[in-house]
Amino acid sequence: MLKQERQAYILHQVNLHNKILAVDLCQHINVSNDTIRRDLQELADKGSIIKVHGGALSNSFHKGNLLPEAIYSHAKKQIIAQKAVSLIKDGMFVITGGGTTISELAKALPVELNATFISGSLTALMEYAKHPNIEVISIGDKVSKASKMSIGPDGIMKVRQFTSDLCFLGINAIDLHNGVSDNDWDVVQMKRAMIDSSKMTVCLTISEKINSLQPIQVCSLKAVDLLITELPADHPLLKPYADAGVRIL
Amino acid sequence: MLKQERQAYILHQVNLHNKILAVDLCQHINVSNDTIRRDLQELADKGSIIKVHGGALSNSFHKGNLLPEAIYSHAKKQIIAQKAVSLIKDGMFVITGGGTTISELAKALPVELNATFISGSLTALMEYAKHPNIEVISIGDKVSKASKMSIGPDGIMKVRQFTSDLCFLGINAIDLHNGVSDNDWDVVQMKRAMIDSSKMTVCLTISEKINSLQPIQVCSLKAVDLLITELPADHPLLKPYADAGVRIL
DNA sequence: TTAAAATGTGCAAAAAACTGCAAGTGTAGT
DNA sequence: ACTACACTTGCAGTTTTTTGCACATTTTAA
Repeated sequence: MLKQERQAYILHQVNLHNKILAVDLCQHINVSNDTIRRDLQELADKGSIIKVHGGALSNSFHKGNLLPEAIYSHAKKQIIAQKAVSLIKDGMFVITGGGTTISELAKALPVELNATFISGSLTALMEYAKHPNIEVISIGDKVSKASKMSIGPDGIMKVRQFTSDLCFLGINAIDLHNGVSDNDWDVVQMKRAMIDSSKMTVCLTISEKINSLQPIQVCSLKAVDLLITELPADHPLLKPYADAGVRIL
Repeated sequence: MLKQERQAYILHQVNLHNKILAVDLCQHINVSNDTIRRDLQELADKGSIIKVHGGALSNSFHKGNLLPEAIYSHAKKQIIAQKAVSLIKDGMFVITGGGTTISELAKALPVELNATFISGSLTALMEYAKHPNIEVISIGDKVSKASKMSIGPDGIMKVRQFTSDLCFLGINAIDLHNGVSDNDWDVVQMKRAMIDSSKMTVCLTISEKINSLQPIQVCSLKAVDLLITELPADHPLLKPYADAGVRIL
C-alpha cells in the first residue's frame, strides 16, 4: 500500500470516527507502528488531524466539538430563550430561578416589554436590571455560594406572597418517573415555592438533560405545564413527555 | 479511551451539570480514580474547571464580570478598600451599600475572614458570594435600575431587623455643614436605615468628593463615626472633619 | 472525636514515542 | 545495465507518557 493511499485511509477513518488508535491502524493496514506514527506525524504537521498519545483525534474534536461545545450549547440556550420569551406578555408577573439558561432568557427579552420579574438569583437580577422597561424585584435571604441565589425560609415566604403568571425554571434533570430533580436541597425548596406561587410552570432545559435523574425531586411531571428545549416540539425524544400531559414548545 | 477524549468528556459533563463527582466519572469512564483525579488536576491547571474536594465545578459561573480597569479612580479605591478591611474582625456583622468602592472592598477581603455581610447591592452581593468563608445575606426588594440595588420599604424593614457591627457606605458627597448627601431619594432612605441599624458608620469616598454637596441629606456629620479616603489621615483637606469629631483613617 | 472518603506522593509496569540505523524500493542519469 | 540518490520502511534500544497500586495525610461527615 502506498504512503499517500495509507494516509488518505487514515484521514478518512479519523474523520469518520473522530478518533483512531495507532494500534488499530497497525492491524488494519498491516504495517509497523513506526510507519503509522510517521504518517500521523505528517498529517498532524499539515494540520489535518490532532496527534495525541496513543493515536489521533479529528480536528473537529477540538475546534469544532470542544470549544464550540460551549458555544453550541450556548446557541441551544438562545433558542430556548427565544421560545420562552414568546410566552411573556405585557403586564405579566414572572418569577424565575437562576442559571445560564435563565440568563439567556433575560438577555433575549425585547426592550419594549413591560413586565415584572421576580428572582433570587443574583446573576439573573443583574441581567433584568439592565432592561429599561422591566420592573425587577429581588428576593432576599442568605446567599448560597454554589448557586449565587438567595435561599432560605425568609425568601420562600416572600415568594409565596406573589402570585405570578409565569414561573421559569432552568432545570438540571427531568425524567418520566421522577419528574424534575436537582441536587441542592435548598435550591429545591426555593424552586418548589416558585412553582406553588405561580399559575403556570415552565421548565427550560437543553435536550441533553432530558431523561436524566438527580437525587432530590423538585416536582412531579404533573406540576410542569410546559417544557422548552432547543428541539422541535414533535421530536421523538419529547414524545413520552407530551403523552404524559406536558405541553412542549 | 484516549486521554484527550476522556478529558473532553469530563469537560463536557462539568459544563453540562455545573458540577461533577469524581466517583461518578470513575464509573462512567471506567478508569481508576487516580486517573480521574489527574485529569481533573490538569483541567484545573488549564483553568477549564474548578477542582474541589470530591469532584469539580464549572468555572463559567465564577468568572469575574467586571473589568477592574474600567472603574474610575481604581487605584484610589483600592487604597480605601485596604483601610476599610482593617476594621473588619472575625464574627462581625457588616452591612454595606453599593458602588464601585464597596466592590473594591469586597475584593480586598482576606480569604480567611469569617464574617457576615449584608447588602442590597447586586454587584456587591456577587463579590461577597465569591468568598469562601463569608456569610452573605441579600436584602430584597424592588431593584433600582440606576444603582443596581434593592430599594423599598420591605428592604428597609429587613435592614432594621439587624444590628450590625459596621456599616460601610460609599458616599457621593460630604461637607462640613450638611454632612453626607446624595441625589437619589430611595437610595437615601436605604442608607439611613443602614446607618440606624449599625453600631458604627464608616463612610468611604475618594477625596474628590470631599466638600461637595448633593440635594438630599443622608445624615449629619455627627452620625459618621469614621471617614476613609485615599489620603493620609493627617491631610489638611480632612483636618476640618477631624475637628468636627469625625475619626479619619 | 472518630470513621470514611478523598487527596497527594512515590513507584513500577506497560504502552507509546523518539532516535539512529540499515535494508529495501523506485527513479534518473550515465 | 548500473550506479547514485532520495525516499520509504522496519528494527532495536532508549526515553517519555500513562496508568494503577500502595501508603501516608488531609478533609469531610456523623
